[in-house]
Amino acid sequence: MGRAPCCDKANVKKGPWSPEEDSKLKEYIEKYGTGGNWIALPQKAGLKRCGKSCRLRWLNYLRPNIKHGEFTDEEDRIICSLFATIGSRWSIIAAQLPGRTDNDIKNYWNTKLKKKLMVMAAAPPQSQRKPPPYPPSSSESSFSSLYKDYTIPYYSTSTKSFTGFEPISSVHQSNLLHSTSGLASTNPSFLRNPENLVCPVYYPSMKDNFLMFGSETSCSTSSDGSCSQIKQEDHHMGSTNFQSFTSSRAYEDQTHKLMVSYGSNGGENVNQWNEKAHGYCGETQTVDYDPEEVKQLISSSSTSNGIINNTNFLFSDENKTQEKVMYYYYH
DNA sequence: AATTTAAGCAACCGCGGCTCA
DNA sequence: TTGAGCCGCGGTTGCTTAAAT
Repeated sequence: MGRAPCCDKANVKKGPWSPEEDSKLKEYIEKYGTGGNWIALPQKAGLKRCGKSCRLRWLNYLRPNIKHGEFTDEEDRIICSLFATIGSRWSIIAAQLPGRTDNDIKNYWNTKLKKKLMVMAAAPPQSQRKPPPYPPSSSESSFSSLYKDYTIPYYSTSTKSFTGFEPISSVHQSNLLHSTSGLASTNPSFLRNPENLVCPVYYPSMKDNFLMFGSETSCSTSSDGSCSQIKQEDHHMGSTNFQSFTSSRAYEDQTHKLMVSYGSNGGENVNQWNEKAHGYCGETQTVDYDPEEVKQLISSSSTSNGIINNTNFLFSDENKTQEKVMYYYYH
Protein backbone atom coordinates (compact mmCIF):
# COMPACT_ATOMS: atom_id res chain seq x y z
CA MET A 1 0.00 0.00 0.00
CA GLY A 2 1.34 3.34 -0.99
CA ARG A 3 1.62 6.48 0.97
CA ALA A 4 -1.53 8.49 1.51
CA PRO A 5 -1.58 11.69 -0.52
CA CYS A 6 -0.96 14.84 1.48
CA CYS A 7 -4.04 16.50 0.01
CA ASP A 8 -6.97 15.88 -2.25
CA LYS A 9 -5.24 16.18 -5.57
CA ALA A 10 -8.47 16.51 -7.46
CA ASN A 11 -9.59 19.55 -5.54
CA VAL A 12 -6.45 21.60 -5.38
CA LYS A 13 -5.30 24.16 -7.86
CA LYS A 14 -1.92 23.71 -9.46
CA GLY A 15 0.29 25.93 -11.51
CA PRO A 16 1.25 29.57 -11.14
CA TRP A 17 -0.05 31.56 -8.23
CA SER A 18 -2.36 34.48 -8.88
CA PRO A 19 -1.88 37.81 -7.09
CA GLU A 20 -5.11 37.13 -5.21
CA GLU A 21 -3.82 33.83 -3.91
CA ASP A 22 -0.57 35.45 -2.95
CA SER A 23 -2.24 38.15 -0.94
CA LYS A 24 -4.56 35.66 0.75
CA LEU A 25 -1.66 33.52 1.83
CA LYS A 26 0.47 36.46 2.87
CA GLU A 27 -2.29 38.06 4.87
CA TYR A 28 -3.16 34.84 6.60
CA ILE A 29 0.39 34.00 7.61
CA GLU A 30 1.12 37.54 8.73
CA LYS A 31 -1.98 37.44 10.85
CA TYR A 32 -1.95 33.92 12.24
CA GLY A 33 1.39 32.42 11.33
CA THR A 34 1.67 28.98 9.85
CA GLY A 35 0.49 27.32 13.02
CA GLY A 36 3.08 24.68 12.41
CA ASN A 37 0.70 22.91 10.11
CA TRP A 38 0.97 23.56 6.42
CA ILE A 39 -1.51 20.87 5.52
CA ALA A 40 -4.34 22.57 7.33
CA LEU A 41 -3.30 26.09 6.39
CA PRO A 42 -4.76 26.42 2.88
CA GLN A 43 -8.23 25.53 4.06
CA LYS A 44 -8.05 28.03 6.90
CA ALA A 45 -6.72 30.66 4.56
CA GLY A 46 -9.40 29.99 2.00
CA LEU A 47 -7.03 28.68 -0.61
CA LYS A 48 -7.59 25.76 -2.92
CA ARG A 49 -3.98 24.79 -2.76
CA CYS A 50 -1.92 21.94 -1.41
CA GLY A 51 -0.20 22.75 1.86
CA LYS A 52 3.13 21.96 0.38
CA SER A 53 2.45 24.36 -2.42
CA CYS A 54 1.59 27.08 0.10
CA ARG A 55 4.74 26.43 2.03
CA LEU A 56 6.85 26.63 -1.11
CA ARG A 57 5.19 29.81 -2.26
CA TRP A 58 5.70 31.42 1.11
CA LEU A 59 9.29 30.35 1.56
CA ASN A 60 10.44 31.08 -1.95
CA TYR A 61 8.50 34.15 -2.81
CA LEU A 62 6.21 35.75 -0.27
CA ARG A 63 8.07 35.80 2.99
CA PRO A 64 9.76 39.06 3.97
CA ASN A 65 13.32 39.93 3.03
CA ILE A 66 13.48 37.65 0.05
CA LYS A 67 16.21 38.84 -2.23
CA HIS A 68 15.74 38.49 -5.95
CA GLY A 69 18.01 39.45 -8.78
CA GLU A 70 21.69 39.22 -9.49
CA PHE A 71 23.98 37.28 -7.23
CA THR A 72 27.06 39.11 -6.07
CA ASP A 73 30.60 37.87 -6.44
CA GLU A 74 30.69 37.26 -2.73
CA GLU A 75 27.57 35.14 -2.95
CA ASP A 76 29.08 33.27 -5.87
CA ARG A 77 32.15 32.58 -3.81
CA ILE A 78 30.17 31.29 -0.87
CA ILE A 79 28.07 29.05 -3.06
CA CYS A 80 31.14 27.61 -4.75
CA SER A 81 32.94 27.06 -1.49
CA LEU A 82 30.05 25.29 0.12
CA PHE A 83 29.09 23.31 -2.94
CA ALA A 84 32.65 22.08 -3.17
CA THR A 85 32.46 20.91 0.40
CA ILE A 86 28.96 19.72 1.05
CA GLY A 87 27.52 19.31 -2.39
CA SER A 88 23.98 20.12 -3.32
CA ARG A 89 22.77 20.79 0.18
CA TRP A 90 20.96 23.85 -0.99
CA SER A 91 19.18 24.56 2.25
CA ILE A 92 22.46 24.68 4.14
CA ILE A 93 24.00 26.88 1.50
CA ALA A 94 20.94 29.11 1.52
CA ALA A 95 21.26 29.49 5.27
CA GLN A 96 24.54 31.28 4.68
CA LEU A 97 23.04 33.69 2.19
CA PRO A 98 20.43 35.89 3.85
CA GLY A 99 17.47 36.53 1.63
CA ARG A 100 18.29 33.77 -0.80
CA THR A 101 16.25 30.62 -1.02
CA ASP A 102 17.50 27.15 -1.63
CA ASN A 103 15.44 27.00 -4.78
CA ASP A 104 16.97 30.24 -6.00
CA ILE A 105 20.46 29.05 -5.37
CA LYS A 106 19.79 25.69 -6.93
CA ASN A 107 18.44 27.31 -10.06
CA TYR A 108 21.27 29.77 -10.15
CA TRP A 109 23.83 27.04 -9.86
CA ASN A 110 22.27 24.83 -12.47
CA THR A 111 21.61 27.52 -15.01
CA LYS A 112 24.36 30.04 -14.59
CA LEU A 113 27.07 29.55 -12.06
CA LYS A 114 28.11 26.13 -13.15
CA LYS A 115 28.36 27.22 -16.74
CA LYS A 116 30.16 30.34 -15.71
CA LEU A 117 32.79 28.27 -14.01
CA MET A 118 33.09 25.97 -16.95
CA VAL A 119 33.53 28.84 -19.36
CA MET A 120 36.17 30.36 -17.16
CA ALA A 121 37.87 27.05 -16.82
CA ALA A 122 37.86 26.41 -20.53
CA ALA A 123 41.45 26.57 -21.42
CA PRO A 124 42.91 29.04 -23.88
CA PRO A 125 44.64 27.54 -26.90
CA GLN A 126 47.31 25.18 -25.82
CA SER A 127 50.02 27.30 -27.30
CA GLN A 128 49.05 30.15 -25.02
CA ARG A 129 48.59 28.08 -21.97
CA LYS A 130 50.98 28.41 -19.13
CA PRO A 131 50.98 27.48 -15.48
CA PRO A 132 49.26 29.98 -13.25
CA PRO A 133 51.29 32.19 -11.01
CA TYR A 134 51.41 31.17 -7.41
CA PRO A 135 50.35 32.67 -5.19
CA PRO A 136 47.84 34.57 -7.28
CA SER A 137 47.90 38.29 -7.28
CA SER A 138 46.06 39.78 -4.37
CA SER A 139 44.80 42.47 -6.65
CA GLU A 140 42.47 39.99 -8.28
CA SER A 141 39.13 40.61 -6.73
CA SER A 142 36.40 39.87 -9.20
CA PHE A 143 34.71 36.54 -9.34
CA SER A 144 36.03 35.91 -12.78
CA SER A 145 39.48 35.97 -11.33
CA LEU A 146 38.66 33.35 -8.77
CA TYR A 147 38.85 30.44 -11.06
CA LYS A 148 40.71 31.78 -14.00
CA ASP A 149 43.85 29.72 -14.34
CA TYR A 150 43.08 27.76 -11.21
CA THR A 151 40.36 25.45 -12.33
CA ILE A 152 41.24 22.95 -14.94
CA PRO A 153 38.34 20.64 -15.53
CA TYR A 154 39.23 17.65 -17.55
CA TYR A 155 37.94 17.76 -21.08
CA SER A 156 37.21 14.54 -22.83
CA THR A 157 37.86 14.39 -26.52
CA SER A 158 35.70 11.33 -26.79
CA THR A 159 32.62 12.97 -25.36
CA LYS A 160 33.43 16.56 -26.19
CA SER A 161 32.46 17.61 -22.74
CA PHE A 162 33.97 18.95 -19.60
CA THR A 163 33.75 17.22 -16.32
CA GLY A 164 31.31 18.82 -13.98
CA PHE A 165 31.90 20.45 -10.69
CA GLU A 166 30.55 17.66 -8.61
CA PRO A 167 31.01 17.16 -4.91
CA ILE A 168 32.95 14.33 -3.44
CA SER A 169 30.15 13.99 -1.00
CA SER A 170 28.39 12.06 -3.70
CA VAL A 171 31.03 9.41 -3.55
CA HIS A 172 30.08 6.47 -1.43
CA GLN A 173 31.23 7.00 2.11
CA SER A 174 32.95 3.68 2.44
CA ASN A 175 35.19 4.63 -0.39
CA LEU A 176 35.58 8.23 0.46
CA LEU A 177 38.73 10.17 0.49
CA HIS A 178 41.17 9.10 3.04
CA SER A 179 43.99 11.30 3.25
CA THR A 180 47.19 12.73 2.41
CA SER A 181 50.40 12.38 4.11
CA GLY A 182 51.98 15.22 3.25
CA LEU A 183 54.45 17.01 1.54
CA ALA A 184 53.06 20.44 1.67
CA SER A 185 54.34 22.70 -0.97
CA THR A 186 53.87 26.15 -2.20
CA ASN A 187 55.44 25.31 -5.50
CA PRO A 188 53.14 23.35 -7.70
CA SER A 189 53.93 20.20 -9.53
CA PHE A 190 52.44 19.97 -12.95
CA LEU A 191 50.62 17.05 -14.42
CA ARG A 192 49.52 16.73 -17.99
CA ASN A 193 46.19 15.37 -19.05
CA PRO A 194 45.65 13.57 -22.35
CA GLU A 195 45.14 16.88 -24.06
CA ASN A 196 48.61 17.72 -22.91
CA LEU A 197 47.22 20.56 -20.87
CA VAL A 198 49.06 21.40 -17.74
CA CYS A 199 47.32 20.93 -14.43
CA PRO A 200 49.06 22.45 -11.45
CA VAL A 201 49.01 20.42 -8.26
CA TYR A 202 49.86 21.91 -4.94
CA TYR A 203 50.46 19.21 -2.44
CA PRO A 204 48.82 20.38 0.70
CA SER A 205 49.76 20.03 4.30
CA MET A 206 47.69 18.14 6.83
CA LYS A 207 46.17 21.23 8.26
CA ASP A 208 44.85 22.41 4.97
CA ASN A 209 41.40 22.00 3.65
CA PHE A 210 40.76 19.23 1.24
CA LEU A 211 37.77 19.22 -0.93
CA MET A 212 36.94 16.49 -3.31
CA PHE A 213 34.57 16.40 -6.17
CA GLY A 214 33.03 13.25 -7.42
CA SER A 215 30.01 12.66 -9.52
CA GLU A 216 26.87 10.80 -9.63
CA THR A 217 25.84 9.29 -12.83
CA SER A 218 22.93 11.52 -13.45
CA CYS A 219 22.61 15.19 -13.85
CA SER A 220 19.68 17.46 -14.00
CA THR A 221 18.10 17.20 -17.36
CA SER A 222 15.14 18.95 -18.76
CA SER A 223 12.23 17.14 -20.16
CA ASP A 224 13.19 17.70 -23.75
CA GLY A 225 16.39 15.84 -23.16
CA SER A 226 18.63 18.83 -23.10
CA CYS A 227 20.86 19.05 -20.12
CA SER A 228 20.96 22.25 -18.21
CA GLN A 229 24.01 21.08 -16.46
CA ILE A 230 27.19 20.07 -18.08
CA LYS A 231 27.31 16.35 -18.16
CA GLN A 232 30.13 14.55 -16.58
CA GLU A 233 30.84 11.59 -18.68
CA ASP A 234 33.46 9.00 -18.96
CA HIS A 235 36.99 10.13 -19.22
CA HIS A 236 39.92 8.03 -19.99
CA MET A 237 43.08 9.18 -18.43
CA GLY A 238 45.92 8.88 -20.79
CA SER A 239 48.92 9.92 -18.89
CA THR A 240 50.69 7.88 -16.31
CA ASN A 241 49.81 10.27 -13.59
CA PHE A 242 46.13 10.31 -14.36
CA GLN A 243 45.91 6.59 -14.88
CA SER A 244 47.07 6.21 -11.36
CA PHE A 245 43.72 7.48 -10.18
CA THR A 246 41.55 5.07 -12.06
CA SER A 247 40.94 2.29 -9.63
CA SER A 248 39.01 1.95 -6.43
CA ARG A 249 41.98 1.80 -4.25
CA ALA A 250 44.24 4.25 -2.65
CA TYR A 251 46.58 5.91 -4.96
CA GLU A 252 50.00 6.70 -3.90
CA ASP A 253 52.10 8.86 -6.05
CA GLN A 254 55.49 7.45 -5.45
CA THR A 255 57.13 10.78 -5.79
CA HIS A 256 54.77 12.89 -3.77
CA LYS A 257 53.10 10.48 -1.39
CA LEU A 258 49.71 11.86 -2.15
CA MET A 259 47.02 9.35 -1.30
CA VAL A 260 43.49 9.48 -2.50
CA SER A 261 40.93 6.75 -2.49
CA TYR A 262 37.52 6.81 -3.95
CA GLY A 263 34.82 4.53 -5.16
CA SER A 264 31.51 4.01 -6.81
CA ASN A 265 28.56 5.95 -5.59
CA GLY A 266 26.54 2.78 -5.70
CA GLY A 267 23.48 4.83 -6.32
CA GLU A 268 22.49 5.11 -2.71
CA ASN A 269 23.07 7.23 0.28
CA VAL A 270 25.83 9.08 -1.38
CA ASN A 271 25.29 12.63 -0.45
CA GLN A 272 25.46 12.76 3.27
CA TRP A 273 26.53 15.84 5.09
CA ASN A 274 28.41 13.77 7.60
CA GLU A 275 30.84 12.67 4.99
CA LYS A 276 33.78 14.79 5.78
CA ALA A 277 36.10 15.08 2.91
CA HIS A 278 39.22 16.01 4.77
CA GLY A 279 39.98 13.13 7.02
CA TYR A 280 43.38 12.15 8.17
CA CYS A 281 45.56 9.26 7.21
CA GLY A 282 43.63 6.05 6.99
CA GLU A 283 40.36 7.21 8.36
CA THR A 284 37.16 8.75 7.22
CA GLN A 285 35.85 11.21 9.69
CA THR A 286 32.21 11.34 10.47
CA VAL A 287 30.96 14.59 11.82
CA ASP A 288 27.67 16.08 12.74
CA TYR A 289 26.41 19.09 10.97
CA ASP A 290 27.70 22.17 12.65
CA PRO A 291 26.73 25.62 11.41
CA GLU A 292 29.91 27.01 12.85
CA GLU A 293 31.86 24.69 10.66
CA VAL A 294 30.02 25.94 7.65
CA LYS A 295 31.03 29.45 8.56
CA GLN A 296 34.59 28.35 9.00
CA LEU A 297 34.58 26.74 5.62
CA ILE A 298 33.47 29.97 4.10
CA SER A 299 35.98 32.05 5.93
CA SER A 300 38.79 29.64 5.33
CA SER A 301 38.14 29.84 1.64
CA SER A 302 38.72 33.53 1.72
CA THR A 303 41.82 35.50 1.77
CA SER A 304 41.89 38.89 3.35
CA ASN A 305 40.45 40.45 0.27
CA GLY A 306 37.77 37.87 0.04
CA ILE A 307 38.79 35.65 -2.79
CA ILE A 308 39.69 32.05 -3.10
CA ASN A 309 43.16 31.49 -4.26
CA ASN A 310 45.10 28.47 -5.26
CA THR A 311 42.27 26.35 -6.53
CA ASN A 312 43.35 23.16 -8.18
CA PHE A 313 41.54 20.23 -9.57
CA LEU A 314 42.41 16.75 -10.55
CA PHE A 315 39.91 14.64 -12.30
CA SER A 316 39.62 10.97 -12.67
CA ASP A 317 37.08 8.45 -13.63
CA GLU A 318 36.30 4.80 -13.62
CA ASN A 319 34.59 4.40 -16.92
CA LYS A 320 32.18 1.62 -16.13
CA THR A 321 31.24 2.13 -12.54
CA GLN A 322 31.00 5.86 -12.71
CA GLU A 323 33.70 6.20 -10.17
CA LYS A 324 34.80 9.70 -10.49
CA VAL A 325 36.89 11.86 -8.41
CA MET A 326 38.06 15.31 -8.79
CA TYR A 327 40.55 16.15 -6.18
CA TYR A 328 40.32 19.70 -5.21
CA TYR A 329 42.42 21.66 -2.91
CA TYR A 330 42.13 25.16 -1.80
CA HIS A 331 43.11 27.19 1.13
C1' DA B 1 7.54 38.34 -39.22
C1' DA B 2 7.31 33.63 -38.08
C1' DT B 3 9.34 29.78 -36.18
C1' DT B 4 12.58 27.31 -33.47
C1' DT B 5 15.71 26.80 -29.77
C1' DA B 6 17.66 27.96 -25.43
C1' DA B 7 17.57 29.97 -20.96
C1' DG B 8 15.49 31.15 -16.68
C1' DC B 9 12.75 30.17 -13.04
C1' DA B 10 8.51 28.92 -10.44
C1' DA B 11 6.31 25.08 -9.05
C1' DC B 12 5.59 20.12 -8.49
C1' DC B 13 6.77 15.48 -6.89
C1' DG B 14 8.54 11.85 -4.19
C1' DC B 15 11.15 10.42 -0.53
C1' DG B 16 13.58 10.47 3.93
C1' DG B 17 13.43 11.81 8.47
C1' DC B 18 11.27 13.51 12.51
C1' DT B 19 7.61 13.62 15.98
C1' DC B 20 4.19 11.80 18.59
C1' DA B 21 0.50 8.86 19.98
C1' DT C 1 8.33 -0.41 19.12
C1' DT C 2 5.61 0.85 15.45
C1' DG C 3 3.18 3.38 12.24
C1' DA C 4 0.67 7.56 10.80
C1' DG C 5 1.11 12.27 9.78
C1' DC C 6 3.70 15.98 8.55
C1' DC C 7 7.78 18.76 7.19
C1' DG C 8 11.48 19.84 4.42
C1' DC C 9 14.79 18.77 0.95
C1' DG C 10 16.55 17.89 -3.55
C1' DG C 11 15.55 16.50 -8.15
C1' DT C 12 12.68 17.31 -11.94
C1' DT C 13 9.16 19.36 -14.84
C1' DG C 14 7.04 22.59 -17.58
C1' DC C 15 5.76 27.34 -18.58
C1' DT C 16 7.36 31.88 -20.09
C1' DT C 17 10.47 34.83 -22.21
C1' DA C 18 14.49 35.92 -24.91
C1' DA C 19 17.53 35.03 -28.57
C1' DA C 20 18.68 33.03 -32.82
C1' DT C 21 17.60 31.55 -37.40
